[in-house]
Amino acid sequence: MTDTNSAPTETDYSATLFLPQTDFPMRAGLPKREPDWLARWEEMDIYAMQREQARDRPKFTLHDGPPYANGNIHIGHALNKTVKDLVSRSMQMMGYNSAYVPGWDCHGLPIEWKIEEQYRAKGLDKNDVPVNEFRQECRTFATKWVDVQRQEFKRLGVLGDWENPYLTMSFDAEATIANELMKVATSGQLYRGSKPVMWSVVERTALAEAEIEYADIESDTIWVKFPVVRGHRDPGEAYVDRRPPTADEINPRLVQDEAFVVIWTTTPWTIPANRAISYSSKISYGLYEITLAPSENWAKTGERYVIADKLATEVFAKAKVQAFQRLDTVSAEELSRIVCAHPLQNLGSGYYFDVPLLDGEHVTDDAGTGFVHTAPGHGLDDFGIWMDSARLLGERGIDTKIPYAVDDAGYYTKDAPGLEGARVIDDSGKKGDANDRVIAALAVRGAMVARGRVKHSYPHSWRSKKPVIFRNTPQWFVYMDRDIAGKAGDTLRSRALNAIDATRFVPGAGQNRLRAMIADRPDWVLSRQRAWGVPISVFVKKHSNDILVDEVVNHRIVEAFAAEGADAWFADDAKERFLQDRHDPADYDMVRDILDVWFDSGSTHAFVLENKQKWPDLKWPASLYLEGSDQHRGWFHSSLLEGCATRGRAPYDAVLTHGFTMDGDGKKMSKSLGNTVAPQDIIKQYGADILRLWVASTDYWEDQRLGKEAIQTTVDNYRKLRNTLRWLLGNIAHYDPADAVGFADMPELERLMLHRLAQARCSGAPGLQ
RNA sequence: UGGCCCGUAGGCUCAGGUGGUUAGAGCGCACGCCUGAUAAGCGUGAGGUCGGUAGUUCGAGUCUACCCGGGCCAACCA
Repeated sequence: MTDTNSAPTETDYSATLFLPQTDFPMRAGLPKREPDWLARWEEMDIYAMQREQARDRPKFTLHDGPPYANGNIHIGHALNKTVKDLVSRSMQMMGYNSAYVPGWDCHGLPIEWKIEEQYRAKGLDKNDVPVNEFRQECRTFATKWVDVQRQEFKRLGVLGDWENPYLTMSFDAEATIANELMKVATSGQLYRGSKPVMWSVVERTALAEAEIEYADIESDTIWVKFPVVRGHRDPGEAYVDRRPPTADEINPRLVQDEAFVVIWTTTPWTIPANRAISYSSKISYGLYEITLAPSENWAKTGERYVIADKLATEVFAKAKVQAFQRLDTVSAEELSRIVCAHPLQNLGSGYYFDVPLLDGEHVTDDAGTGFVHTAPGHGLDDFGIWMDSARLLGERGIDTKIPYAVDDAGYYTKDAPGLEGARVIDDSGKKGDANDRVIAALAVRGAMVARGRVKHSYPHSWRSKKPVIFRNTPQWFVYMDRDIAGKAGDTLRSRALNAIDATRFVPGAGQNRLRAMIADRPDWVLSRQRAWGVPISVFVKKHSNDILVDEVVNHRIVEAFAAEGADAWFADDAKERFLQDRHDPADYDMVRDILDVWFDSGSTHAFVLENKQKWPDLKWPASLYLEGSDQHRGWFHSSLLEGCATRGRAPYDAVLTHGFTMDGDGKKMSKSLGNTVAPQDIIKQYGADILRLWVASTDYWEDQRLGKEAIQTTVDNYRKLRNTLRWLLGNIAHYDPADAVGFADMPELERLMLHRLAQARCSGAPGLQ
């Protein structure tokens, strides 16, 4: 037997066997081949084919939440869009007309910043450029990123109406958004109120928290005494009324003791705006008497101060007091009932009001006096406690209106009587004369205890590096608790809460989360002092807060926006153009603020789902909103309020949330930590299908981890899946229908397998709905 | 600080209705088999006391409280 003659005699068994046979390759080569597949599908226009094919089916509308058109997509976008694609395609396969119209959020601060940055690089200033020129640059910028992200999303394999997406900045969208706002205004839900914001005097602009940086600064500090008084005096009465309390007054002994409550502040200029003093029921306070002090001292022998026990020694040292004694304990309960006079009372014939004491969580006895001077227009804590107490204070006959004590240029207004024209900060960012004027006025009235200087961390503008102030400003709000159209109990809040109950949440916890937010939230602040957005397109009667309600004018505005975009509002002749023949332009002010971008995105249901010309395959309300869990505060929330305010219900039937993608160790991804995973890299190295398979195999209700290991696991799984398919294909290569075996003739084992397969199919499908 | 959510194999992804004997699966790993599905396929095995503590209970991964770790939201960031 030799090699040469053995081979021909061997039987070629391979010809007698049904060996697996297929040209389905074992290796996918996804990064190379995926682009070809996508190109082919695009050429076939599969999306249009689907619409055609599903024209008569019931509609399933997954309404796309718009990503912000700013920068490349990250893993969060990839996860979100992939899950949407899985849902949308599944519903199409399950017999619905599942159209998917992607969209983008285009207005807003981050894009403004980018353009401003470019300006600064060129030595330009935003304020020197006509607003519509600036807006045009923002528009161009957004357009560019819409195109980039569109390509990235398509590369992910997401099927949708990519040639006809929605944009919050398209003219028809801007027109609808403005129209939605005017609906809110017309139904009496819009009002002008006030709110303190971070304000840069140098730049004459409001700042977002992200635009603030902290730096050390040396400030004047003062200790000021507020006399405890009877309260409820008539204007013009004595500076300090200490007549004994009458029977119906609940004023305590501190009046007869002629006591003072002492506060400490690093911002003397906020004293004119003081409306309350905050204390803490967790701190122990005492009544102290000065037994020895220099004769010319601000703090005089015989005066009695209420101070936190822990800080008394320090305060008296600052006040150059030589000796003092503790007379008594002052309880929190007693503090809650007393009232002080304002230390500037009488200045400019003003400051005749009661200064109540409020129990505040933010008060500590680490520094100061244990009492916090509270100017609701000039501090976040101050504003918070004041608003929280507003109802009770109102019942006590105290006016809870917050004064506009400082104007946009940093000057005192008439709300700071006797000090008008003094300045907090000047144009170069330096301290103005306000502090000195206040201190002098306090000293004249004997209200000063001590003064000093302190170095501390203080907010500065990111851009100018100059100090900023917290300043009360007029803003536009939507009522949460006012009856709509005069129907008792039919408020925005009650509508929204009902709508939440009527909505299906997946997972269910989202319902509680959103309900808690709606139940607690204050009125919606709609106004922003910015340039890139849809204007609050209303007119206000001069010297009043009355909003012009005129359907003809509103119609003109909508028509103009639809034709020219919202830039029409900022054109030179806009006021005359919209009011002509109807109202005297001289009688009205035009609101120059723009809308919160959340109102834009909250209105997408109006300009997308209801636009039958552009997207006939969509329906209102949406079947589903599907976003990350952060959107409880964002898009789910704003869409809910907008829908309830204008249509009485949520614009969606169901809400599905997914978690966030963490790094391989379960830590959040961030550029600064360098632990981000870019979807572009995965696609380049492994292919979009690996990313999609990872998304499909993860439990997206919760946060997911994505690291090297998770990717490798997915690659391995993909290979197994692929080989299983290859084996199946190989095995049916020789299949001849004539050989088919009837179900009844199958062996029991085979029947069991087919039964199991059918079961698996049934159990999978409902899970998607 | 507050609201909501999450925490089960020495690596990863997850099962574990109304509390009940030795807590399951896949991937990975180790060892072995096969060599006409072969940059494949098959088998066997090791590995966890369930984030921590304290309770309730005859009995808790499963209930309660507190704590620790992580996440989302609490801002004119989206």
